[in-house]
Amino acid sequence: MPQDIKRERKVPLAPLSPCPIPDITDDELISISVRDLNRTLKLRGLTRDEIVRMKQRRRTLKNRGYAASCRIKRIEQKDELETEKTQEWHDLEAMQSTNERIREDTELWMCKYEALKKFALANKIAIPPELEHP
Amino acid sequence: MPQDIKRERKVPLAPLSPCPIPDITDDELISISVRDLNRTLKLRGLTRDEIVRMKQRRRTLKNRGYAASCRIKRIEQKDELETEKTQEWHDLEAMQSTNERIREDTELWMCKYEALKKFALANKIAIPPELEHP
DNA sequence: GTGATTAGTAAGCAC
DNA sequence: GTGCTTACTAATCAC
Repeated sequence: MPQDIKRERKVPLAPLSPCPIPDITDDELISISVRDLNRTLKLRGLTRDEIVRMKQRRRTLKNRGYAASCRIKRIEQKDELETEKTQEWHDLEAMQSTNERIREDTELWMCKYEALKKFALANKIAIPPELEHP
Repeated sequence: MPQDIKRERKVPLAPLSPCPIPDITDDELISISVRDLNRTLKLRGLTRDEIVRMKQRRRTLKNRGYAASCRIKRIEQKDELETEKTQEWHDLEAMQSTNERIREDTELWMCKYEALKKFALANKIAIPPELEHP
């Protein structure tokens, strides 16, 4: 799935509705405050229609950014999930090891107990019942 | 995040390039084979331009479907990841319990062993060193 | 109005 | 040509 590649745009974006103020870049258009934008538009004597177009252009440019961060967020969340899954898998493996170790410990103490009992039996030493089956 | 809601389209889709053959539904247009489509178009004597428009309409409708299944696939994969994570979490909890149980087992055998040793000491029974520190 | 999300469109790529 | 994926647009929702 070699689909995680950033796709290059070989055909330029269809120009938005033509920008009535050529000396305002798109970056400026989205960063400027509504207040300042309105002042600038009035100052240049744009028609109502041109103003509407500028507002729409601003909205579209902003939407473009929102969509991009939405996509980024999505893949970040996916990465996060996968990382957590891997971590839990490691945790599981570690606990499996611990488990094995404790199991061996049990075995060890049981053997020691049995050895003592065997010794008692061999030497005919009676063990109190409550010590035999605790 | 109440954003998992199917969004309703209140504004109808902008009509694609007008369909020169009104009696072919969109569903038919995407299901029909290329071969049959070409035959039909020729039969009706469509102009080259109309044929291109029909082909494009078909492509667009298909793309609409592809995009939908792509989105569905994406959320399915996400659900899958989350399910697996939950499962691993349960596994981890289960192993934690097992762990605890085995730990108690170890404790039990150790106590039994110590009890025997204490009994030996109380009754002045000498234990061979190899049984004392195995 | 802003930011996020969704369905749809077009372009790109792999087959 | 088909199917999938991506960037983008417009619509919609919540705030």
